[in-house]
Amino acid sequence: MKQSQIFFPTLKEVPTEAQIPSHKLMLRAGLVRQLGAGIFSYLPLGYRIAKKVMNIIREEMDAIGGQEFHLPALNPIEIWEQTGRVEAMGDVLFHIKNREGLVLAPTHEEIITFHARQHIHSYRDLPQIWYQIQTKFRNEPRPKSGVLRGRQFTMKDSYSLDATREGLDASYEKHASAYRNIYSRSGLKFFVVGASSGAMGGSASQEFMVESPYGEDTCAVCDSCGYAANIEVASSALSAAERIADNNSTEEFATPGARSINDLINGYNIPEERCAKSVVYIVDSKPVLILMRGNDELNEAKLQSALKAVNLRPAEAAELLEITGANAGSIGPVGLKTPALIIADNLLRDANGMVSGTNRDGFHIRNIDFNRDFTVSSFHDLRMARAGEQCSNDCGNALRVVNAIEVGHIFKLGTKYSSALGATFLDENGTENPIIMGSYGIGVERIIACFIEQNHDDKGIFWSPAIAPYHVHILGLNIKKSEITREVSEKLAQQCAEAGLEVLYDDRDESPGVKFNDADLLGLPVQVIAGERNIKDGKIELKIRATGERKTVEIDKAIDEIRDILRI
RNA sequence: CGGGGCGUAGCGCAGCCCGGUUAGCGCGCCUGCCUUGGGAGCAGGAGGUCGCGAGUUCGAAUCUCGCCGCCCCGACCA
Repeated sequence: MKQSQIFFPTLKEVPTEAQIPSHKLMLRAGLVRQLGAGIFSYLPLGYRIAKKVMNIIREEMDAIGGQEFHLPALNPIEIWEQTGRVEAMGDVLFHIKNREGLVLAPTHEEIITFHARQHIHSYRDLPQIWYQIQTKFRNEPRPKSGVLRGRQFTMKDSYSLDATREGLDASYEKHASAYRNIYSRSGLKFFVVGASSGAMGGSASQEFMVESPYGEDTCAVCDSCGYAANIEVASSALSAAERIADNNSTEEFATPGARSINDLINGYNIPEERCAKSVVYIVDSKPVLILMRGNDELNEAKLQSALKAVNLRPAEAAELLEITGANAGSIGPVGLKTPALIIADNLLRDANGMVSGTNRDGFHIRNIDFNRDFTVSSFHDLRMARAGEQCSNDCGNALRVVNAIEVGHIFKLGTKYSSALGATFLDENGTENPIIMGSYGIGVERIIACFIEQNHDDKGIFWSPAIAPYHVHILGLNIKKSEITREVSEKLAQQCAEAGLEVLYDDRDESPGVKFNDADLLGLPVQVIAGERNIKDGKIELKIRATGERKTVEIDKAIDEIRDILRI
């Protein structure tokens, strides 16, 4: 393809709206243009990349028996009402204004289930894997970070339909493996985390994550053994507070002005591990006092799952006083004004010699024995794992806590949607059962943006051959003046094409500097620099974009050399 | 939805406080000359509802009010 003939508007300056590298480079390299907040047009080169990513996804989905659908974006609202998701999605769901009863599909569980209900009636019809690669609409309250969080985006969604739990497990595993292939083939460095099952009510769920400072999720990762978990469920290897020999009876002491654990540590010379921090939450309308060791931070997601709670929030100041008899800073498990459920972090199991508030402002109490002085109704892992703590897999490595971008999510749904919509089948015994479903998503734009985040420098992108818009960039230098350069460039372009390589040939009447910079910006894997001074010696220069490595080779050997570099 | 910032040529910005020539600058664009291995040079030129609407004023890019849009932080994110 001749560059002079394609629409490829590069930008020397960065539009102000772009903040993160992928967004800046996608705009500068002429891949996308923004139409509104969270709304992007794909320009020809950007769309070529998207199509390559979608094709990788398609191949891997087909390989596990997936069947591609094309589903409507316009959905009757009734079906969404039947599953309760009009309310659940709230403002995120786009409603059509001038046509009653239509919404824009933010995902397609309902529609898939609808078709399953129409036609799947027997266990003999199962299993099925149905997928689509299409535009989804979500009225994000705050679109951000370029294409990473948009109001309209492309998603591969697949749904597994199974007759048995074992069948679901198998479908889920197929997806897990397909997803690994998809990200690996795309060239992404990723990791997989177990996710909290959240409000969807399903069972297992895993997220495919890409580490990035711009990610909205936080994960703990171990570089040694590969452990990775969403911070909501991450744990680390810390030993519990050991019992100490002195086990005197409890004793109040005055701690004027001490309101934090650090005040106790610094002002009263109490070791951090002998401090028990108390926090009070209102969990499903009931007060719960939670004890954490030292300065450990309570992890609300863990609390929620430990108590199987629906709603929880920290108690307000007035409630604290009402429940405990004291204000924040002097609260503790002993001598509560009102009885409350008391739970504690695992690290405090059997602890003694502990210091905590005594529910009287300005006083604390020492020598608390968790087995003697009050009743802990249960112990749980409730603490937020921290960077630097040891990996809980016994590998001895320090955990890192990183931000990450979710590029995929696989989820065992169960029968939520099939039950709600009456999608049932008859099993071998003639018994009617709801179809057991799984749901599996991949954000296409996120793969592209994450790839750029991981593969760029200050000059531009470097694509992997698998998703590059073209494989080879031939830069014909001064071809207007140098007939021989033009001839060699064109011949090479033709030979590349004949060899099955996708070529972009920069035949523009631009100065070499402009071509070099545009080529580095777009970042095709291999640049062929055709300049007269090498061509006179029968040679041509190749540059590998990612490494900057250059080699001068015989013109005749260029194609082989390029194929070798690309390994295709 | 709360807080902050911004909106002037295709892009990046100045001008606005303190109202007053013909609204500037850089890049890009067009024409010509020249140049050609890392975003050249010279000369000439085109391009503007100063986000929109009201108001104040002899006079508004500039002051006031309302609205819209975009970006960032927070809340939210099946």
